[in-house]
Amino acid sequence: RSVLKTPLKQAATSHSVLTELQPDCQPLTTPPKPKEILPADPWTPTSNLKMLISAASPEIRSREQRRELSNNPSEVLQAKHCLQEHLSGDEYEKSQPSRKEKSLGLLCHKFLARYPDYPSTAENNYICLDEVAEELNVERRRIYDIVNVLESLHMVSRLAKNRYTWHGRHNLSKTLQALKKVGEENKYTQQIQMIKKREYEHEFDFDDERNEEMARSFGSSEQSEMSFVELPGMEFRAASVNSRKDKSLRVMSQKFVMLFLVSTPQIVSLEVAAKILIGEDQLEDLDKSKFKTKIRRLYDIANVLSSLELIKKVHVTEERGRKPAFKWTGPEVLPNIQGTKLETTSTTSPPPISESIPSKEQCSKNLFPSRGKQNFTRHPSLIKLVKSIENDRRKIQSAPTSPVKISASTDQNISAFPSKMAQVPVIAKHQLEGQSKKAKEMKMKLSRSALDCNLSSPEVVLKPQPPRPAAPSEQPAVPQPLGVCPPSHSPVSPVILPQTHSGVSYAIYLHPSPAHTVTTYSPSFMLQPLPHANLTGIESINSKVVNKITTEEGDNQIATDDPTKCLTAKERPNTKSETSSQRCLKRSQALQENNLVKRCRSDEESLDTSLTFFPSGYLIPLTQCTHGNKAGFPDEEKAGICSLQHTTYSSPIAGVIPMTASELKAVNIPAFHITPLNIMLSPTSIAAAPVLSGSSLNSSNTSSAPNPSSSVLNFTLQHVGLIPAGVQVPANPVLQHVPVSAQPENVSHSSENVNLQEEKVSKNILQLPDRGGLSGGYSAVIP
DNA sequence: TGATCCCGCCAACGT
DNA sequence: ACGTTGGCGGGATCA
Repeated sequence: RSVLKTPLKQAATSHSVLTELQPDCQPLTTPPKPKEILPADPWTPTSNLKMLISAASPEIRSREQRRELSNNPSEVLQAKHCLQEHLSGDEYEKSQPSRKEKSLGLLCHKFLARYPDYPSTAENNYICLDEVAEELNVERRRIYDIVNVLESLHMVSRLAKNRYTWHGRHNLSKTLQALKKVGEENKYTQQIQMIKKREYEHEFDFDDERNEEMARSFGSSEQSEMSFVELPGMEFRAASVNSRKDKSLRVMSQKFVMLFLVSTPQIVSLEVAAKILIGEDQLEDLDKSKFKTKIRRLYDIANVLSSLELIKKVHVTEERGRKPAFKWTGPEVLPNIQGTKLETTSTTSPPPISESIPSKEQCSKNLFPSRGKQNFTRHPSLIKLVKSIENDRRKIQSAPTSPVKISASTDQNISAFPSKMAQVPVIAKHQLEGQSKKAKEMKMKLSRSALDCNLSSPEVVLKPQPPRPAAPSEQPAVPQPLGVCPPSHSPVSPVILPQTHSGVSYAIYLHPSPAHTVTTYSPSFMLQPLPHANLTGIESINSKVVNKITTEEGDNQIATDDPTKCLTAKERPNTKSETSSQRCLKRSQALQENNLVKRCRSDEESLDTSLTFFPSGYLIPLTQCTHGNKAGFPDEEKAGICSLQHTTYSSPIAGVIPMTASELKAVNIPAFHITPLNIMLSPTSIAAAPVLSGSSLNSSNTSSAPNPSSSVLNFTLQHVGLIPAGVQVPANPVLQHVPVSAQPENVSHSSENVNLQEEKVSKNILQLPDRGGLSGGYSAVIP
């Protein structure tokens, strides 16, 4: 044990290197412990090698590291060859224990490398913290950091004392949905806007006033404290094991993720996140130290999320300067029916307490529902008490639904869903949907694709956006589970899809100003013609503030929030005179002809965006399988599709990847980018459009078939390091069913792999769809 | 410098 | 009493 605790110093052994190299791919279980005692020491060159290896993973970080390594390649090489001899090589020691090598992000990569994204049920994926810590040569403390955030995503769950169960990404989509939902319930979107607004308003008057205001607002908004969001099937056992102290990291991590999921340009600055998170707990004193601490934690979380490729670091440049921020690069989370169904299902079986309630409960416990301000002194004990009570209550409620806590079943449950779903009365679902807001269908979303910007800053684009590893692999996983888990336990997903979004079919629009999306937070999709005075005001305000988003590495500006810049050439003229809302209206009207409805959104960040839509036909609209209020699928079919649910994001990849820059060019995309005017096409039109029809498009979009053979895909992924070498991503049958899908990120990524430097065009293009844009990009359109 | 964030003390818990 | 978890924030690094 002592060893465990102080793993740090050891002499490096050569073989350790080897082990590191390969083992990564290996699925967990019991990793090789050959190296009984300290393997490589972090400081030695060996570490460099490791890093190199790890570099395979598509990440900024890795790149950076690579660079570093490159600096003293000789050393590395030497190390390679001669390592064994000079174990303790003092010389090397100093070489670089560089901080980066010890970074949480890197560590997390190593950690993740040990386990498959989609573990099969069969293998018992348990994680022994001690072992991991030892093997990775880190203090256990660090492992906790990683595990805690993974836990927040339900990628792992605590089994017992020193032990966790690895679930991989099986539960990810559900978790994200749940988080999104909770985030919506918490009005995070609004909070974010409020903060931004305030920031802008009083730039300087620090503290008190502002804080109080905030506090007030939060309190008034009835900001409920919510604690850990659990997935139905899964958490209980963990809960029992865990002390109820799930306090910070886990919860903070979830909240952080929620912020991304609810904000439109899925970009969240640390500052804002910290404020919201702080505000939430206790509005009390936003003293600086607290804020600072919060930020520190957020960095920790962000590092892990980055390793998971759920977010990526960017910079938002404002007048004031650059602010660190992160952009969501994870799968788009659609409110999904599946979730609804599932939930419904679960609800259904047991005595229906109240439909939504149970789920809600499960998702989050609301503590202190609306207490105005808390007293400054927080009584942890009370809080805890409350929480525990809530927790218990929740358990009870959920109990019937998710009777089993069997570990194994957990992951798999998901897969089980489909069958269940099928069984579930469709009706319920419809009802739900209908309630939601079907009536008003119109919503329009601006995509925040940064077309223009992209052009300006090509580099960014190239950046590898790691293709969603998850997606591809996910599907494969699905099948497995089915067999395994008894439907009975299937944890139904707690998530309820909010009615909030019910889009039926989506069209992707690109608009010139990349960064901004104007979003109005309106649950209902109706087009709201200016309902919000705020909106206008905000816009104006924002307009002042220019934001640029930059990728970390290059400082390349990825996108500019400042609409002005982007629009300048193009829409600028109109902008000032017309309010965005007005514009929306106009457009909407126009659209209506097409039967398109849109929902205007005001973006927190900047708003003026004119809405320019660009049918990204090539990129495609994705249909969401589930959604549809109107989706025409037969229930069964839906269910089936949904089962793939996670698929939502997966499908796109396949389709996209294949495209090459040249193809894109061929497509005439260029014309698009430039287009100053907003173009909006109905899906139909798109299809018709020659451009779109372009070979590339067709092939790619049509997701399924033609594209890159699965082999290619696998190859690519493997290369990129997204998936272990051995793993194959089967062509996804599902995809074919899926009408259309586009995943921006993937695109870019693929492009990178495929052809390298055609970028200008490709980059731009690729970027369009960008993940951030994705969610934002799609707008619901009605046929 | 400011942005990052490693490190590990030490308290809260569990057993 | 000891081990496990993990909040927390000083202060080292990095850019």
